Amino acid sequence: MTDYKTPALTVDVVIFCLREQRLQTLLIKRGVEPYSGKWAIPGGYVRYGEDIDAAALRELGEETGVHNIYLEQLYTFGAPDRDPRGHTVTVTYFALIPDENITIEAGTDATDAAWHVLDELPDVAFDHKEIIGYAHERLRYKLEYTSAGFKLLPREFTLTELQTAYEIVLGEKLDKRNFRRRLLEADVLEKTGQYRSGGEGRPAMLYRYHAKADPQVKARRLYP
Amino acid sequence: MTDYKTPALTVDVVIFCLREQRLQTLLIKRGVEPYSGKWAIPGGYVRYGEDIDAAALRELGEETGVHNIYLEQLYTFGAPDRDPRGHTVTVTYFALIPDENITIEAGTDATDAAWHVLDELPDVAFDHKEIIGYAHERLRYKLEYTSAGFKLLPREFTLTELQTAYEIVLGEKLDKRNFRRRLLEADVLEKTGQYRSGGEGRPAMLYRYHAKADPQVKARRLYP
DNA sequence: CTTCATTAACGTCATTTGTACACAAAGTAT
DNA sequence: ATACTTTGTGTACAAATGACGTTAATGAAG
Repeated sequence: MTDYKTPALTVDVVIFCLREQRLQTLLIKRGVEPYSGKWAIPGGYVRYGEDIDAAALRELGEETGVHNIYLEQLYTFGAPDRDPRGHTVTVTYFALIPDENITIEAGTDATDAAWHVLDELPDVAFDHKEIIGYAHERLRYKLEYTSAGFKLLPREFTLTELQTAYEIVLGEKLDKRNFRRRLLEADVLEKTGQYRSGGEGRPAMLYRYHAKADPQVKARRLYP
Repeated sequence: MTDYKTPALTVDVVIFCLREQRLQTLLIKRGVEPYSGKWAIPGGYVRYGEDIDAAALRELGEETGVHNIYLEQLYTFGAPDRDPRGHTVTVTYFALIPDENITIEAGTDATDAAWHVLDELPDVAFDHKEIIGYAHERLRYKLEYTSAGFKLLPREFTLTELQTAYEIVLGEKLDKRNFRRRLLEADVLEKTGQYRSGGEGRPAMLYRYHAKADPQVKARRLYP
C-alpha cells in the first residue's frame, strides 16, 4: 500500500432523547485542547482495523456510558479546516434513545457529560453546531414519514405518549384520531394487553413496537 | 494532535448515465494490484488538507475525464477488511450525468474506462458491488419522489424523453398524462419555446430545468 | 357514595389526491 | 392526399387525507 499522508478519521454521534417534554441531546465537556471547556458531541478517533460503526458505539460507551443503542449513519464531514489539530474527517451518526435508566458517566477525555435542550444549546466545539443541526433536520424528516418515533420511548408506551413525542419533535399539534389511525395502520405496534394506571383519567392501553415486516420507512412513491 | 494510526481514507464515485436506453455506470479497469485487471468504480485517496467533495471531483476528473458534475454524498463504508491493502474507509458519492459530449479517458491508475449496463455488471473489485447496489437503490428512490430525473438528460429535452428516463430507471411504464401533470406541477421545468423536429410524428416541445424555488425533494409528509 | 374533572377511545363525512383511460392535432413518409 | 407516427390534453371514479364531537373509564373532591 502506497503510504500517502491521509486525514485523521473520527466518528461523532448525535444522541437525541426526550426529557422533561423537550428534545435534548447529549454533549460532553471537553477536558483537553482544542476547545477545552467547550461542549462537543461524543466521538473520537477510529482505530486502525476497527469498523466505523463499532467505533461510534465504543466512543459513545467510553464517553457517556450509553451502550447498546441503535445508530444510524448520518453524513461525513470533511472540510480540511474543521479541526484545528489538522485535517480530520468525521463520520457522524445519530441515535434515538428512551429516557430511562440511562447512567451518564463522563469518561477519559471529558470532564462532564450532560443533556442539553436542543434549542438552547451552548457554544459547541468544532463544526458540531452544523452537525447537530443536520441531525435535527434528519430526525424531523424521519418522524414525518416513518413510525420510528417509538425509539424515543421506553419499551412500552401509550399512544398519547407516542403522539406527544411526535408533537415535541415536529413542533406542532397533531390530531389524535388521525395520528392513531396512521400509526396503527403502519402495523408496527402491538397491544401489550395492559393498561397504564396511576395518573388521572381513564387508563390507557400500553403498546410496544413489534415489526412484523419491518417496513420502517413508509414513504409514498411519486409514481405508481 | 495525538498520532494514532488511522485508517486510510478514499472517495469513490458511482456515476449513472442513460446510454442506448439502458442505465449504465462508469467503471475503470484497475491497472495495479490489488484486483489488477478487475473493474472498479472511480475513486482514490483523499489528500491531506483536501476537502472530501473536492477529492471526489478530482479523482473523477483524473480517472475518467469527467468534469463539473453534480455529486451527492451517498454513504461511508468502513469495514476493516474491505481493502486487502489495509483498513481503508471510503466516502462514496453518486452522480447523474447526461449522455452527451463526454469524453472518457483512462487515467493513471486505470488501463481502461468504460460504461457498463447496470444489470450486466462484470465482477468488480473490493466491495464495489455493494456500493453500486446501494447507489442504484438511492437513484430509484430519488426518482420516485423527486423531479431530479432531468439530470440524466441534456439541457433541453422533451417530456417524452424525460418520461422514458424515469421508466428506464424505475423499470416500469408510467402513464403519460399523469406523468406530465406531476412534473409540470412540480414547477421545475420551463418551455424553451422551441420544438424538436427531425423525427417522425408531431414535434415535441422542448423543456429545460429551471428551479424557481429549487424544492428538489417533493416528499410528502406523513403528518399535516 | 355521588359528582366532577380528566384522559382514553372511537367513526363519519367532506375534501383532496391518485389513477385509469381515449381522441384530436401536428407533423413525416409514401 | 393518405396513411402513419408522435404529441398533447381532460374527466370520471376510487382512494387517501383531514377535520371534527361524543361516550367510556378512572381518580379526586365533597
